[in-house]
Amino acid sequence: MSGNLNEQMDVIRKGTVEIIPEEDLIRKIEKSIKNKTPLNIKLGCDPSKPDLHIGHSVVLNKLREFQDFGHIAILIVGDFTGMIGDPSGKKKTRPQLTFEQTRENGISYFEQAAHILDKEKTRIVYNSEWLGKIDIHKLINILSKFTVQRILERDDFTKRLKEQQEISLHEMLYPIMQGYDSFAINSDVELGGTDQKFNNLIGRDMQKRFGQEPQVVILMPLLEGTDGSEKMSKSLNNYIGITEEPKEIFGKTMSIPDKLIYKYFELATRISRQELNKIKIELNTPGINPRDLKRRLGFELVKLYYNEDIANTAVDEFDKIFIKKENPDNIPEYVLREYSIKLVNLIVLTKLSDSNASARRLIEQGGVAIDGEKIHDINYVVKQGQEFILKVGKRKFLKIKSI
RNA sequence: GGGUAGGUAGCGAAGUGGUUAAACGCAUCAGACUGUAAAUCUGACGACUCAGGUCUUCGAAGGUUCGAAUCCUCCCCUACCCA
Repeated sequence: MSGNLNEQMDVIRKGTVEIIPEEDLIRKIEKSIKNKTPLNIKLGCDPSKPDLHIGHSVVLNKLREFQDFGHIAILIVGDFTGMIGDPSGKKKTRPQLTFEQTRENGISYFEQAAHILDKEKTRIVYNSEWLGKIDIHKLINILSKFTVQRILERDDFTKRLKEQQEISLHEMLYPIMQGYDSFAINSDVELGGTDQKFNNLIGRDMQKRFGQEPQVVILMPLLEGTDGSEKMSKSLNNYIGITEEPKEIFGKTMSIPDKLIYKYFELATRISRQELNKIKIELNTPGINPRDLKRRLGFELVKLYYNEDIANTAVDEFDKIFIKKENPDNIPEYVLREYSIKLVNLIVLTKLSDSNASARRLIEQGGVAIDGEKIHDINYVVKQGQEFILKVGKRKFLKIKSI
């Protein structure tokens, strides 16, 4: 255990939306320091196979801060619900997972999360371990401690009820099951995004009902994606994945709207409070180019998931392509075996575009260049023996060699 | 079981017999500009193309018609109401 109460609270408070209730957290930390016993910090994980992105990292970073003070992270894979599936979900198809799949996904989650978390202080558990053992008597016993009114308080239930959309019975059990997880692992603190408030509070209730000291609920903001408005998610394709290529992480970071710069610094990087303050001041200083702060942000993110050298390379590469408009250093090569080929076909062949029509469109719109010369002729033919750099769109480069 | 409203391109949403490959918005892509893949503006946005056209698409299958996303039949699916 390390860090006194004030140090711990100071770090933990950073970036949170709500700590419910803060007094309990103080009490728990005091007790933990006194008894030299770590707290159990719970985080629920998606049982389907998520590619973790920096939206997920918000909560994981917070978890890491707890670990750095010596506390234990407990990742709960919701495999029980994953194996039941969710046939009623009309929009999101949630396929039923097999036992093996849930284990694989759990491991995948853990491996990805290990980019952020301290492996030594992380436990991964599957909620089927206890939920699978609950028989109907036990279930009824659990359910009897909650009321329909209480469950219907959840925002989306209230809304759907009002809009006369269906709510299937088992959906109402999800908060209950999640809450029971807290009891099962004796959770001291549960982390989650603000959208998890209701579910996490049920965990508190559950523990109280079963005579356990209730967990503290810590809510983190939801991070908007690169589009600047919607919550970051893979399905909206506005995400920055933590296992993506350095240049992708950097490039995507450069594409976020300026207004999100500070939020990303605060929630997605691990820079200190003092640095954060400096950044805030710089952002409000007229004459400062936000691009440079964004560049710094991209650098920090790549450094976090790779290392400083790679981060520097990513920055240089970006400058080269977008500011100096030069070609990048490492361009993949493609060896052309045809005697001659229409440029349109070459673009499709090399998968730089999915159809002839769109390749043609790109040429027409001036998005294709050979050795820096824009090609406008749709019928342009590449002949054998030519060697050149093909640029398609803003950032697809390919070195074409023919033999 | 009965009734009602629906199922249209990645999403949302128009369109109720004929220049409709299908308005519009979002997303996406390209161009210009810039301070970056920000913002803004412009354009493109089913596929194939010998560039003249051709082919496939409006839940599925049949049918009516010179002609259907649009009319008819049957089937599948979704939501709500009544029982």
